[in-house]
Amino acid sequence: MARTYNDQTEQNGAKTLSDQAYLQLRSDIIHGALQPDEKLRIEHLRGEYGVGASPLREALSRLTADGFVTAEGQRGFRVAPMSEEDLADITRLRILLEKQALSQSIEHGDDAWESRIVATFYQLEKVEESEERDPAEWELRNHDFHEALIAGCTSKWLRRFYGILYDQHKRYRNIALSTEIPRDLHQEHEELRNAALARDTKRACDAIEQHIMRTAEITLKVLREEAHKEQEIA
Amino acid sequence: MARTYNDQTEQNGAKTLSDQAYLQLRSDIIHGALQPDEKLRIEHLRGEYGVGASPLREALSRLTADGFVTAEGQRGFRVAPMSEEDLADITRLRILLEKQALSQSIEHGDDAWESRIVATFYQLEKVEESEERDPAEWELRNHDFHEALIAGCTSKWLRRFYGILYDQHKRYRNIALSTEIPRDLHQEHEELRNAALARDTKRACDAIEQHIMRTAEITLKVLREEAHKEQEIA
DNA sequence: TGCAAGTTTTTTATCGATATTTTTTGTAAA
DNA sequence: TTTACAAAAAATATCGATAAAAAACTTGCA
Repeated sequence: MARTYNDQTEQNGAKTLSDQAYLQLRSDIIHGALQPDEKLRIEHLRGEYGVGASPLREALSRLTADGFVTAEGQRGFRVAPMSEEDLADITRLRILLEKQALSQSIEHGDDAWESRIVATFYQLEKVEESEERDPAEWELRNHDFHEALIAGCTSKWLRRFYGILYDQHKRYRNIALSTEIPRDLHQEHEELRNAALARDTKRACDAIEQHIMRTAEITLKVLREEAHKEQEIA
Repeated sequence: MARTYNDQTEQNGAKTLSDQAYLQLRSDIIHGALQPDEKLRIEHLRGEYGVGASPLREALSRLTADGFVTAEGQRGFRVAPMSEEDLADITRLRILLEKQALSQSIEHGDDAWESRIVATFYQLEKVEESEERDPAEWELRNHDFHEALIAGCTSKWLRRFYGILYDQHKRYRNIALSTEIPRDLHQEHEELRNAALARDTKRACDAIEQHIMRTAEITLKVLREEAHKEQEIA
């Protein structure tokens, strides 16, 4: 017995190999380690992720439902492609959903909700005003802050869909972040925080729309520049 | 060789056994053949659906991502539970998304879009005014009509999420429909059709909101009556 | 009777092997 | 050179078997 069947080496919250593979693949797609449109060959992935074919196929099936992977008939899996239209689509819908979630949140939020916003904003502020501006750290803090804002939203389905769109957006943003563009998003975050704490729904919704739009625009710009550079090389 | 590996007996668009299992399970959950919260034992399902464990697990994984099935650690799969809160949640979000899809559709719809609305409305009208009022037939025509209304919407993500919510809603409605409550939804459909063809976004959105709310209310009422009856028996 | 520890049974998660389909490669004719 | 076809290679989808975990069932003891 060389090795126990399920050695508890999983650091994250993955209870099964299937979950582990799902989370890793998801992360690798979001962070660009797996390129858009890349073929995902089971036999190859087996080696990379150290799991068998069955858990891999399960993970890929789930990712297909999440829209991170495409599957075709008897022709296997691919990483979902990326496009300008897709980014625009995701952006528009994310704005709609985040506005809705934020409105509900402002309506139902209690003291704990307020505290969490203040706390996560503070942490985000620290990263945004620091010298190094570590993109990974920023992503984390940014996510925490946005999560705190909509924490008062009680709709399970809204949260589910929002989560998917946030991560889809993150995939696009990551590609842009890798080239690292510092920006003045801080004011927008501040306005967002203040509007939420003031329970001003209209103002908060405007702020979030503005904020997401701006982020998407920057991402789009970098995306185009990269596409341009690639063309020049070829 | 008793039987070829993949005999082309699939009537629907399922290219693999996995797809087949997915579609059948989905349908059985939506139509109530599989009860809410029911345990889904792989070994048992194997016999029912005539496929092996692997395609079944893949199908269940996808259904988990769709929210029709819940999965827990090493404790297998269950049909997703149903509750009044869940219905309310689905209803609210469906209204938001269908309004959005309808608006985009009205904006971009062309002649073909108009024709399809007229055609599907006509078919729906026939069922609604007929004597027998076959619920299955009505479901089909109702779906076609709603699909036609938002056919002009170009957002892939909006359509994806809307599709999920529509089917989730359908699951609740089916439970109510089995007891068969005839109603006067016809006027609402007519108003919806006219507003869409008149390209009156505001009016169409009001109509769709009204319509979905009413449907949900009726469903909720039947749901409560059924729950009440069950309590009396016990 | 109640209940706790150990044992059996059931069920789940996974792997390796196999049949099937798709893709690639090779070859000969137009 | 291109096209068409056939054979080989690769990859996919699936099944049966197996190890591990959870649930059900004893059985001994207060």
